[in-house]
Amino acid sequence: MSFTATEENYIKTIYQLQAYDKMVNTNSVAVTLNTSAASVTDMLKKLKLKKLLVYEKYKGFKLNQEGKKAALSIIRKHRLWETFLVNILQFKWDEVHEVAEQLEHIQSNQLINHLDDFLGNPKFDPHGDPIPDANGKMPVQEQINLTKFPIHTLGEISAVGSQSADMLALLRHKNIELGSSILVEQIFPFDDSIEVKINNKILVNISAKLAQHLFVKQTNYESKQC
Amino acid sequence: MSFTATEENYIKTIYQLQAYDKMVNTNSVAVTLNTSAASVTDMLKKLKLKKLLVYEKYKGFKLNQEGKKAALSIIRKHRLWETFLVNILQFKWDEVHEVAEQLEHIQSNQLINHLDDFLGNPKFDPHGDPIPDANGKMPVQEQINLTKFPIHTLGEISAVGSQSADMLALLRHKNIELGSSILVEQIFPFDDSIEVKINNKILVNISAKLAQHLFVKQTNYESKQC
DNA sequence: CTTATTTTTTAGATTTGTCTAAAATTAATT
DNA sequence: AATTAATTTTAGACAAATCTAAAAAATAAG
Repeated sequence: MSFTATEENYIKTIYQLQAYDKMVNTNSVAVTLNTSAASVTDMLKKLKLKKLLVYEKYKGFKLNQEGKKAALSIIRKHRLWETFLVNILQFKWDEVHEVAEQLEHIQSNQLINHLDDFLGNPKFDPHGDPIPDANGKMPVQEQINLTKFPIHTLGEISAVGSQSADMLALLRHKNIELGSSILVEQIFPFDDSIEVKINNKILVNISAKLAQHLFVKQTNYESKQC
Repeated sequence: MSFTATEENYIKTIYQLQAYDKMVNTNSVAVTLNTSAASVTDMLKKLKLKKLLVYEKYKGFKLNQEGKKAALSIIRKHRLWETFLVNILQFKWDEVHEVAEQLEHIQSNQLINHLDDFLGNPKFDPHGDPIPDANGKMPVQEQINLTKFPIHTLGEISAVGSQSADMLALLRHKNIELGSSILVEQIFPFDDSIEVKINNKILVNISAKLAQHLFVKQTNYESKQC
């Protein structure tokens, strides 16, 4: 079964919004896709007809097995392309999203599997997000990007996603190194900066840009979405 | 200025049909794109409105400077992607077209220029067709694929596009080698096979598949389309 | 437990690209 | 030159994806 680019965008958005298996509401999809609630309702009818989701009028909806499978295939493509753009074509992290949004809609299993092999079957994309395999299986995420790390949870720095001298200087200044324990105390929505406690002692503020390059390993935390 | 995928397909088709600067007719575009003449007329109005072509009702049409520039940009993308698919992702020559038709519509100058650099700024794609540079300049085509070589014209074998043992065995059997002179005597539309005279002596029949892998250098033959 | 508010759905319209069938124009043939 | 044939364009319709505005249902508030 194949889908239009628009259908795929809805499928991906619903998947991300339902997380485990929460019911999703019309408005949140409309806001995410920057469209009207009416358009979302129209598409829901279409996706229900294609048996991709559980949906009852006025009662919310969520993807079924078939829908999740479709979503994982799209996410796989998106993350493999992002990896290609950053690792091979030297894009910066913040430049890849728009292009990957286009590339993820190219229809060809052969293409995506060859790309996967060429990239060395990566398990995580440059943002640290797990890449589903050809069967839709997500690798267990041992480390997670600091921007997605839950608040008030103890973790430890497990990787830094850049080797730039400027970044390492900044980390040294903040007394952060591989293995440092980290605890998110507060998130400031204004600039997405994060206040964390390092090694259970010093409080430091981490900018959104820096946080994007830090990965944290957490204990007792199961991977989301299967 | 940017275009929809459909517009781009029309632009590319018209460019290929007008060759140097011949007038193109509605029906040939309809046949090439496998659509109706009425649809072509509709699109012509649209492209005229966008000032991409010279067009008078019932009198034929052709791309103007602006239209040709757009066409070359699409062809550049198509041929770079084909090069990527064959050289990097190990696609076979006959598997790339459909995927490249999709990839050529991705909108990002940064992407295509990075891809060009990554591939080493190739001048010709795996089919031997010239790749326009970022300014739309076509490299002069010294060699041309045998399938595109004019009939009753003397040339010489300048390259073979595959190193497969099976192919080299076949070439040896037919007494064809680099530097052999070649003259196309006849083309059989039924299976696209070609009858050629090698070294002005033996007549041999060359299958469409074999012809695709043979490149011929021609004297006194200017590159098409500028 | 009604009334007000928010959310969701329907109804009707619009745009893009397509189609078929009929009309208009050009080209070919007697 | 007049008629036939082929090509091209118009007219009207349709499907996909979208919108605005109004109606229907669910939720919240008094």
